[in-house]
Amino acid sequence: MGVGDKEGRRDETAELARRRGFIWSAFEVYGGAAGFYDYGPLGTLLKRRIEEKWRDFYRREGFYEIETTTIAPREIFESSGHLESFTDPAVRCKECKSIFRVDENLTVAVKCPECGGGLEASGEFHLMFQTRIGAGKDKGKGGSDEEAIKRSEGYLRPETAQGIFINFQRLLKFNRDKLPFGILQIGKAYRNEISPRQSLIRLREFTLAEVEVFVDPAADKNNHPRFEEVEDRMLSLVVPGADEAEEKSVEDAVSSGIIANEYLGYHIARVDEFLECIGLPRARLQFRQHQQDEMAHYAIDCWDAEFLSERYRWMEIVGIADRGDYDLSAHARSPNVNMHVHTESGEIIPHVIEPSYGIDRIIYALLESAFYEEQIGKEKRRVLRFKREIAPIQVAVFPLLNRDELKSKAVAVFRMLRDAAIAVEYDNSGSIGKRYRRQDEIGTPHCVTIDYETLEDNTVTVRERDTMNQVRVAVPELKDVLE
RNA sequence: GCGGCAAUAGUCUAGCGGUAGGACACGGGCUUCCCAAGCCUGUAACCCGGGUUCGAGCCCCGGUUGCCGCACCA
Repeated sequence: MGVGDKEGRRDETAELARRRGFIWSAFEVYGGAAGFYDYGPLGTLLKRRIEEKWRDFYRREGFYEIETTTIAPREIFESSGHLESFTDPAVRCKECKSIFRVDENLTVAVKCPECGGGLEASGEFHLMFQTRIGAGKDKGKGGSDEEAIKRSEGYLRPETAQGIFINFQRLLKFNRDKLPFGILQIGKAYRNEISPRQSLIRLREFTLAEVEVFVDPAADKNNHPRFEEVEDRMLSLVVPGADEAEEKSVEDAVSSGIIANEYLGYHIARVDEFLECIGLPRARLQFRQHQQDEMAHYAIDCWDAEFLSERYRWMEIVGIADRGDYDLSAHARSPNVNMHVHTESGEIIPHVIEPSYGIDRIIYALLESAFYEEQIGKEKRRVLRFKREIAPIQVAVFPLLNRDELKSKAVAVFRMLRDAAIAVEYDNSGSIGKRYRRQDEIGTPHCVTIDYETLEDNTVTVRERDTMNQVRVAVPELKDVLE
């Protein structure tokens, strides 16, 4: 935990992230727009490192990554159910201005349930961004103007998953008609949130990293070949109605029916493992099961990995859903769409297990949990304690003093490391202490300092971020020590 | 979307209806043999658009963004 009151610390994290080039709100010079953030140089490095870790993590599951479009024609979202569940007509009360979705229980004819005032139409909730594909009218295909306009409607994807589902048959062929198999996708998704707030927590444009695992419900769901690798892993689980998390092994949770099946349990455990491996403190993680009425239109069992933020309390960073055959069946209802797989037990529609990571929220969680303030003498030391592998800058190189003979040696060491593809910075400005502090603030795990002894015996000091300890290392061994 | 509050250098802030000031950060220089020391010096700001006024950073209106509450979060 950091030193100081929470109020102070909250602002410090966001302020540091902005000032040091991690993230800032988009379009600043034009006054900004809520729900959009840009990643600066260090934020982009951090994000790439997490994405690479993620790719590597799921590569080891034997999954392949694909990249599909971010815009899709209306039809896709009609089939997927998003159009219906994302864009309800809305009404607004003339008196109290409350907004309601129109459903069976509430039409324009009735009074405001809050205050009894009259209701007026208020457009629609378009949680999906709409756009037009092509010139608009398409009379060649016949039909009315209205139908032609409808055909030209496109939407920005609200999740990356649909791009995987609609390619199912090609992906199945790629996998030589065998189940199970998994497909990854990292990319932007868009939701036109009514009221985005909370920095990276609720964005209108954000990065999802999604895994869709297609399984044979009969053969696979309770028979994951690597379940034993994770079965003893302890998870913090919160079930509907419970106030607090309960520690349970994955095996216990599955065998007692808390987690719907072994396959889902396996992937929940892997999510937990991934979050730990990028450096989120396990004490601040839990898995919360959705209530029935809280689940998305596609899910049959769903768990959120939640991170305990000091500022926002428990927040969802990953959703792990058993989507059943919802998506493939939904698309299969369209003419000419076939989502069946021939197995030994006949024609089936596979089920989908889906871990879906909110990369921006994970980055927020990492920034917040890595931020520490320490009192060093009279000075405050601010440090981002990233795990070494995800730190944007791996090492900084300094000459102890700003003198030519030290500078030229320091630059030589700097270039050597840079040529070894290590993310390295050179700094000769200000006192040595000041340079250490600058690197602490952006989470650089090691600093290398060149002094007069270096000129004699070719050794340098390597200073470690968290302990501030120094060790003497020979330059040729530097690369190995840093890695 | 609604209501309340707010908006000044990169960051944090001071400011009277009449010359925008400080601290830190940053750049240049000096000093300095390992943790934001010191000295000199430089760059840098009134969210946007209207209005009132001889004159608006300050008052009024609208917008934008942020914070808090309500609603929303498939």
